[in-house]
Amino acid sequence: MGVSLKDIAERAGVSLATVSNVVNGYRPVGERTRQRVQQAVDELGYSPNLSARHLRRGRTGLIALAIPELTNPYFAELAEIAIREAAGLGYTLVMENTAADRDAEQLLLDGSRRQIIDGLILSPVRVGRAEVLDRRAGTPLVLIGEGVYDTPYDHIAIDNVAASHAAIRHLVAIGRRRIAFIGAPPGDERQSAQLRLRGYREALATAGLPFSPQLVARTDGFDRMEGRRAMRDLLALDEPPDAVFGYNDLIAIGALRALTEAGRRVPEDVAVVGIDDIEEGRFGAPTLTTIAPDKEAIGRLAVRRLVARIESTPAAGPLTVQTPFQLIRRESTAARAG
Amino acid sequence: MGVSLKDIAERAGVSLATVSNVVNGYRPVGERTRQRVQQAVDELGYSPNLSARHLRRGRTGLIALAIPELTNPYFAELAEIAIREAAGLGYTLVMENTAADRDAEQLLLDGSRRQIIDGLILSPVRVGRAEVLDRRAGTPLVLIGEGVYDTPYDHIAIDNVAASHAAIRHLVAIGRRRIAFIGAPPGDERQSAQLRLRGYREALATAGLPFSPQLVARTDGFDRMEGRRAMRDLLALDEPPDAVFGYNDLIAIGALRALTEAGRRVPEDVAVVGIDDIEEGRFGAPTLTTIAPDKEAIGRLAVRRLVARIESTPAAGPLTVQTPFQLIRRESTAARAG
DNA sequence: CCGTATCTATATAACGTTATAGATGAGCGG
DNA sequence: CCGCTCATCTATAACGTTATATAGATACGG
Repeated sequence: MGVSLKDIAERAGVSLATVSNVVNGYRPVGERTRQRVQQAVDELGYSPNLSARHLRRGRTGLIALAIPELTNPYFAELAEIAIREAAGLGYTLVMENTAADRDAEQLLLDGSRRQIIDGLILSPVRVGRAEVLDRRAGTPLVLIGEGVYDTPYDHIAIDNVAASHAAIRHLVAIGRRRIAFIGAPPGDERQSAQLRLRGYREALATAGLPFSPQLVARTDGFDRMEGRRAMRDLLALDEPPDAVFGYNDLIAIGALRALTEAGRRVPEDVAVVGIDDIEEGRFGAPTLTTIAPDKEAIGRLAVRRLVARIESTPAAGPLTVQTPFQLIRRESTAARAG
Repeated sequence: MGVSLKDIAERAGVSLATVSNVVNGYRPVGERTRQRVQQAVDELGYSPNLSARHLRRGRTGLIALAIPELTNPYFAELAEIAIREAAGLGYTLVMENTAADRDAEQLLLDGSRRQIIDGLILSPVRVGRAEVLDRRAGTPLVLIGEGVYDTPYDHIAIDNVAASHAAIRHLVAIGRRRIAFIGAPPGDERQSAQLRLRGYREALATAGLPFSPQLVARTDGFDRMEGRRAMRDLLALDEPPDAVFGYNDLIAIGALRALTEAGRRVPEDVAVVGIDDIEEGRFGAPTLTTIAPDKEAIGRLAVRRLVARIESTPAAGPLTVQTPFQLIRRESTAARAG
């Protein structure tokens, strides 16, 4: 179908190998022949067949970014960054949607895509350290976002515990005393949720506030719907909270909606904080205070580490990076109504 | 690196071709040998090298979905559907982000990815009928969403004009008279915006309402930020509108925010309608009335048409499908405050 | 018991690329 | 004029798969 090296070689009157060298620049080629070849390439409109190239080279030039949900704006924003970075490094990024499903994550770890991708960036939700440790596939792997530490793989995430501390400190500073947490996981999965919950408890202790199990709302999933449901439950308590810290912005936005529906004022009656700094939070009523991870750093670093692993055989030891974050104050925790 | 057909063949004591036939099932293989081969496959953990397969077959098994912005939830939701459908048909979907850039769209049309994908689903923004008509690449193409009609390619979209009619009819029905439109494109690109604007004008005429150019706000982009900016401009008019129809939900959400900031009540002072039915609109304050396209139909149909084009040489004529839509009434246009 | 149809299984040639080893010719000191 | 180096270029063998043509059995009617 397409124009191949052979066509160019015939047109320019040289060998296949020479054309290949002109195209790739591996070995020096004489100036006269180079020009002749280049002209033929331009005239016939040649572009290399990637399947053939990759068959020969043993690489495909594709990397995968596996995330639990594409419709969570946090991941969409992250993906946009990663796609850009990958393109800059000569790779094409394929999105995989695990839908937060254990089997889907396990399959990816074990290399269901092995033959098509050179490496994988995974944001695990259901699989933990054990599954990561005894995975079969040899493809390079970079983990992002969750707290799967002490594995032989690079890992990039914010310091979940510290992020929680910052959020709770802020709520305490504006005078809140009954602070709830929404987004405790039902089982022992979703390590980042465990860590954020831990940070929440530690920060309460530091502030000299009591920990009340009633104020920890479990959710089945981490979306707006569950945030709303959990907030309704909290409002039904005898002593409802005067502040809420959500596992992420989507949960927090769901909570905001429940508060609006119940006629509570935010932040006067209840203050709300989330994590992720998705754009949506800047446009709601009220706007949402949040912990903003450095998405640019996470996305770019993950891709760069993965590509480094793919391209260098003498791999360095596993790297664990904690990316910076920032508290962004908005209306949902304004000291006085804004 | 990986296990190849040859390894299996040696282990099972048969030829390469036989293993291939067991794996693919093209030609019948005796029961005894089939089992022996299958066992070897299982023991060694064989999976075919896709680069080699695709080199031989001339296909890659990848299709691309090119959209203007991944961070627009509408496209994220659409992508999720398309990924699922593609996987079901044995294809892997690669996301391309055109960032609403003319060059990026043009390159994709002309086959910058030609060697890596079997087909392309494009949501064009900047390129029009002319560019689509004289594209170079022979890869199958399916267009979605925009109004690029009368091309030799399949095209799937909602009836933009009719969707506008429905929105305006609704606003008129709840008693609005000064209805603004936000999201007119600056130049002549973004055909869907032109069509939605046309529907707006036609519907005004049908309702016997005057068309006022002042009430048509141009935007540079179609996101929340621009929606807010445009709404501020409209509020500065001598006679501000009593209703706003946004090109999409993001624009409408930006407008809602501007109204909140300006202290206007929605829907009492100004009613707001969008298009897309993104989940965000169901959780804002107020919730957003919108025209809901059938995303499931668009995503699945686009993938199915593309795969049909890829797999069948005797292609049928180009198909233009208008997918159904539905008006969803929420608080932003409630007759009485909700 | 032989030709012939019917199954199975095999050998082999592509697909388009790149890496390796080798061929060619010019330039040059001896 | 020979042998040597250096700079170019080429022939060829992979990479792992599938499609085509063919060879070896087995069964069957005559």
